Amino acid sequence: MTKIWIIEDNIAYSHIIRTIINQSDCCTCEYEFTNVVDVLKQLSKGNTPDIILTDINLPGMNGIEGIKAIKAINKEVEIIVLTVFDDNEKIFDAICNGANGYLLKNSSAEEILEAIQIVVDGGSSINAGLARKVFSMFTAMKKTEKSYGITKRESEILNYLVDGKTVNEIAKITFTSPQTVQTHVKNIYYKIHVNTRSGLVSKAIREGLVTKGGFTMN
Amino acid sequence: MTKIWIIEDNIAYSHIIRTIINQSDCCTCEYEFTNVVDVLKQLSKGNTPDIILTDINLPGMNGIEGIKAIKAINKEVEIIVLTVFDDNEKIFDAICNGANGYLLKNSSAEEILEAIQIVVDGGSSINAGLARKVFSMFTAMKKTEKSYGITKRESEILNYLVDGKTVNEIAKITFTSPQTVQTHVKNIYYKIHVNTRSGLVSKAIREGLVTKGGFTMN
DNA sequence: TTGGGAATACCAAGTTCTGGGTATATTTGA
DNA sequence: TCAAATATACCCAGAACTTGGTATTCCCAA
Repeated sequence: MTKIWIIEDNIAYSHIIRTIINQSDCCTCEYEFTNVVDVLKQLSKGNTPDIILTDINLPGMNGIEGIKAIKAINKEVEIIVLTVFDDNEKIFDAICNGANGYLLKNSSAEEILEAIQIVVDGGSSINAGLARKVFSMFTAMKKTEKSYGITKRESEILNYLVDGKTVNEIAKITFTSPQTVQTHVKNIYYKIHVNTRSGLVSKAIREGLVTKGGFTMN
Repeated sequence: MTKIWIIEDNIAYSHIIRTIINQSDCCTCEYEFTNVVDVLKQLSKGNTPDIILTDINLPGMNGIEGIKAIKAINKEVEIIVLTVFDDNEKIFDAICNGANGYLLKNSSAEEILEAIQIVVDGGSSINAGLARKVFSMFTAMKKTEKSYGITKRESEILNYLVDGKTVNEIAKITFTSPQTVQTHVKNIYYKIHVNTRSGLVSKAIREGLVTKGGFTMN
């Protein structure tokens, strides 16, 4: 039997969910909480469920912060968010902090139980509409692919600059003279339209001009 | 009727998918392609489907590049990837380039038709296992949350520095003296362990020390 | 084969940064 | 309330950056 806890300050709704869970033949809900702090206390005592269903809008610590706090105590606990919010910000934050499911409160009993089953089976649960939003977040963060006509050598030097290296250091690394590096730097500035080192680094990282940019998938 | 095109260099598999689609009562598949270039030609002629099912490993231009090229011609076309690859890199690239569904080749006929229906209904299709991977990408890119004990004022100045502004410019903006800004900069350098402006900017952006970091959700 | 892009190298002046200080108000938390 | 943290401000010397030049060599594509 999958042990489930609920964090939900609307007692009536909380009871409904509990009933749905307890009427299923695979899950049990032993505890209902109205705030995150009480959950943290229980977890600290070593008491632990398999899955926590949590609201986001909660008195005191909100659900997003709650995910972080809960995972800090026990990162094995799977968390499914159950909320009315469907904005990108909330979805993004919940997933970033380690949620493994995101349900809207208009979900049916079947959908809720299905989401639980998915998470038990090692998957992540999100409906097609919310998935569309998640997908669009990825497209939004896509690199702009501007190249500004940076040459190979310039690109090499750009990478060193972004690392915080000085012109003299780069000259030593590339076995050329500081003047040469300086000329390349000058040309890079002209090409990407900046006139400070910091502006260069900022633009290079944000526009993905450097190989080791923002984040990488490994 | 939803018009579907298939891009798949394995003719036998392509035919199977076509049969599945044509046996359904909502979709038709009129064209099968074995490479992306032929698809681009058709699109350029103004001929257009509702959804394209595409493989990733294709002769010539691969499926990921294909998504980009297709969207460049007609961004209304929905694209579902149908592949054997389930690595983060491929999934990430496909979604970033605008795919609205990601199916593995071991999917059943029902799963394929369901994915198509989801996309037609304006959602995005991904199974629970792959969703888990997508979710983990978000957690992976999570900001490290190191603060280095940066104060409010320092943080404000840090933001200007990352914008490429000079000490003098910042002094004017914040209505303080350049010396004061310089002192703050000095303290920031000490706190986050850097000794060049570029190193500062690089670290600040990559570790999410600035508000407008990497990417934002709007 | 030849013109142009790319990489190399140097000069110089003015600006900005870096790191070493010192010092005083103001705010804030214990 | 009182010490600590924060924000303010200044000095200075050496290093690094920025911007304006000029010039040669190398390689590649037309």
